[in-house]
Amino acid sequence: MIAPSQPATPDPAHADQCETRHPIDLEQVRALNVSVLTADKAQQMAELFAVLADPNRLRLLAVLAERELCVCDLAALVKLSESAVSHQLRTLRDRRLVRYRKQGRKVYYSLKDQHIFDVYRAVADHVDEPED
Amino acid sequence: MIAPSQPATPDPAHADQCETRHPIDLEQVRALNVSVLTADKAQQMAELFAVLADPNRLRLLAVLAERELCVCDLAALVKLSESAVSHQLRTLRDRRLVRYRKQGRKVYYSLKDQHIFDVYRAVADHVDEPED
DNA sequence: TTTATATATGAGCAATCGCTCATGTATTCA
DNA sequence: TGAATACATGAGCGATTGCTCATATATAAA
Repeated sequence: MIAPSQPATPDPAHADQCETRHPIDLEQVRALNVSVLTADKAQQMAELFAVLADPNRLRLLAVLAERELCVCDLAALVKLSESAVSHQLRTLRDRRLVRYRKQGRKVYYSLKDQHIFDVYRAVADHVDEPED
Repeated sequence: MIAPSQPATPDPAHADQCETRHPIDLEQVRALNVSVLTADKAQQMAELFAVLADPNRLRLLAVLAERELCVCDLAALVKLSESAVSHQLRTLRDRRLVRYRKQGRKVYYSLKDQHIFDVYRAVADHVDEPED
């Protein structure tokens, strides 16, 4: 899921053209950036956002926020095939956004990561605002 | 960017198998889901998350959070080609996450959408937490 | 045990993404 | 005016995504 971005051509020919006009400030910014957001952390964040970047997964999370549900019911609710839902649940499981428990031949899924659902809700509110 | 998810095969053969055991509750959940998260809104949210689902765009946003910067400087800071940065800035512009102003032949970009940057920060904090 | 149900998963395909490379367009400088 | 700089953009390629379809597994029902 999102291969770590290849370094492209290492330090493109560009080099020290336009940015050397104010080299000190830029070094400060780079220092801040590197410490606050390393390549590794950017990668982790991107992978988390990627899980939320699909309308069907968002719909699954939305119904799971209301109640625990089995795969079959989820498929009926979001109108997807059970296979498609199962695949989607796998990526939600892998990213630990949901938990599950088996009961008989059914598997009941529920929301696990409240932090991420807060993010969901923040964006849900955001897209409703007209101030675009 | 993220084509509206095709309805797949409309209402897969699945139909009324497992979910008809508790039809009333599921109708309630579906009603909630549809009103809270329509297909259209899920699509909008997914597109927003998709913008954040790339490590290089996150790095651009991170440095833009520190200060206004031109394309050339951004390229130097995130170590990408200016063309790649320009392409990325286009998607950030299209989604109104950044603003820009021209000054001579340079174009200075800055953060525009504070709400989305709050989301950025929430996820940045989240990935640092050990409680996984 | 045999059959059906509920879910998981691998292969594979069409669509999308993010880059490079080539090129176009302003703007500045000589 | 002509060359160089800063940026934008289209084409196109390799990688990734999200589905379907076929198939596997586990549990329940007959």
